[in-house]
Amino acid sequence: MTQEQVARHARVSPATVSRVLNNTCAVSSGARARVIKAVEELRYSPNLHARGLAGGSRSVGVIVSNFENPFFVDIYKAVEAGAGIAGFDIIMANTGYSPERLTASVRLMIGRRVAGLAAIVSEMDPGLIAELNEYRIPTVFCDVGTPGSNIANIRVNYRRGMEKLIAYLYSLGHRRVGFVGHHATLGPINERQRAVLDAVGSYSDLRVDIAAGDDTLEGGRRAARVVLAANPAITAVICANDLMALGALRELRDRGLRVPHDISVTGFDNIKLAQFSDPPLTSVHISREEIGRIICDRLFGPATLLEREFVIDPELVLRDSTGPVRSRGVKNTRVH
Amino acid sequence: MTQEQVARHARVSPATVSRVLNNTCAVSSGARARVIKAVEELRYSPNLHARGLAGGSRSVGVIVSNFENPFFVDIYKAVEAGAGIAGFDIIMANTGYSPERLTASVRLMIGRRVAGLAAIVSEMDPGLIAELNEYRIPTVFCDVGTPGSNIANIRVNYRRGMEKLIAYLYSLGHRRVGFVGHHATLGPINERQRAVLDAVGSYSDLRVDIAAGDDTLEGGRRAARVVLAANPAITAVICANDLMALGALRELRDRGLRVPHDISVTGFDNIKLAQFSDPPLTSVHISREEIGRIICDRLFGPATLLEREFVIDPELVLRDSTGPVRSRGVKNTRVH
DNA sequence: TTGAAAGCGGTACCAG
DNA sequence: CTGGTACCGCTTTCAA
Repeated sequence: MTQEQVARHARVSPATVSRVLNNTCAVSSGARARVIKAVEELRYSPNLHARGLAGGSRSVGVIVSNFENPFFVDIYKAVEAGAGIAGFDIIMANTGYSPERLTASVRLMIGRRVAGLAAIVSEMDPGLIAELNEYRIPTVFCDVGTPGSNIANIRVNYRRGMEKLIAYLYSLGHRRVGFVGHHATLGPINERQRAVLDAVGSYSDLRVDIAAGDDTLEGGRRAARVVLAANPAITAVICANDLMALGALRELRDRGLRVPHDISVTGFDNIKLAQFSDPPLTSVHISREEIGRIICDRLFGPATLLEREFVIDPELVLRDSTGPVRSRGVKNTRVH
Repeated sequence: MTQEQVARHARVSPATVSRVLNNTCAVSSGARARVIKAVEELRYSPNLHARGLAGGSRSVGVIVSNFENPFFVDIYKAVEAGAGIAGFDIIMANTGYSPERLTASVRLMIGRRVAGLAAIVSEMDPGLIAELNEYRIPTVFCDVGTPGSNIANIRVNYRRGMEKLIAYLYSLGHRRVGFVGHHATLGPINERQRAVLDAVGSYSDLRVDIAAGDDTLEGGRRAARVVLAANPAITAVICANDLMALGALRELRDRGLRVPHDISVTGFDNIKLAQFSDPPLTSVHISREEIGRIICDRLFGPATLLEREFVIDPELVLRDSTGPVRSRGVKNTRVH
């Protein structure tokens, strides 16, 4: 079913069909009506490849690291909503933290000639930035970007967030903590882990043990197991994000450790699930709404705000998974 | 950057560039090398719109009802993996259970001339099937499809799953239960709720109260609140899926009810999270791997298996969120 | 207000 | 093995 067939059916020229479909310039109401009727009758659906070729596509790309983590889904949904009202459609890609897949996804987006691109990823491939600058596609990175002529970057101030978290734990008496991070954080970009190390470093009597796993429930559980094996004396487990914290929680429960009575646990991101776990997770809120808003502004708004960096300041959220340190002896008096 | 420019740079014709890029027929190694070099130097990225127009696109569409529910994400990932090895890329869409958005998404896919389509949705718009048949796009529906000349349908046997679940609860002594369903199930398609009603109907002394909410954690929590308000005497809460069950769990905890001691809770789908909640959820396993496999077979495999229905039989998974009914009196003796 | 026609950037067939 | 060329289906001037 092509535009031409519709045109013939409506006794007009293809150009007129195009005009009606795009609401561009004036078309006599008679012709318009005939076209609309023809479109319905023939169930005509314009070929978007052709449209994209001739016009220029009204779609933007969104690339995330891990769709299994609700944090990314939240951002995706925020962009989706913005795209909807701006009349864009979204092309989504998931990299699974693989730099190769990131590069492949970016290429795919470039190939589709997207009008804009948002990459909410932790991994990065050097050279990608250059490629993006080459194609002059308005882009918003999160964390891993370097502002460029047409590239904006959203930087989450993990450092600040971790400082708040560590200060809080320190005030509760914790002096030996474990960190459950991403495997991805073993690479060059590992902001969260570095933030923890730096924050811990500012307390002379605070020490941290580190383990890493995948960004999944299982990964969190396994990393918790590792960090506990390395040092059974830790009184708190700091997790790189909430999803992994949920996994850690499970590991602790299986070992008969009560949270926060015997050991404290913290998440990061403050996804919805953090409120629904038992106990609800103390976490650090990163506003997905704000990230989504920034992305939408830049991708769908007037092309004015170029080359800049946005900083997001995370907020500590206290819930029930953290508590004061108790002496080890007390632990054995528990009823359950 | 166009093919022609690359051709000029490599001192060959555009046709040869195309041949090199698609590995079609033979090209002298000299020319090939020059083309590859030119592509690299110019950072050439073929315009996929043009390619899709001239050739035919190698992409398939995947439409799901709710990306916030890991159930759908699991299926998406299964298809993503299959698409990767088959050399297809995926165009994803999320409907949020809106029939209008489903129609819009399908149109979008048709417009992109996808090679195949998988719609894992609970909502449906009559006429959509006809439209799909019109365009002869190989399609796989889940639940809501009607097998047609090029449409396959995967039917999850909710009835069987709910029967097992109800039989199990009945055997534990439950006689008054609540059902927490989707709002979406209030529409014409509400398999899970019907399955519950039918299963309950086969026991003369079993009664069920019903409430519905969104397919979210909050929705589950709210629906649980409603169903408990309607009948505080229920001894079990059957949830339409695990995500909602997690929400229900939270509501019960807030009320000081212990699961399963005071009240039992069941989920459905058996998503990963069901194993990580406290207590882990008794659920009914629906294999996303199997659904993903069927989709991949049909969309990426040889186009042989047409117009058929696949039935998935769910399996009961017992965990700790269900237990025998205790007399109401006992409830007050709880320590905590 | 409408139609004709020139691209948009590839693919694929055909001749050389 | 390679270049020329006719489309693919739509948008967008440019005239009429």
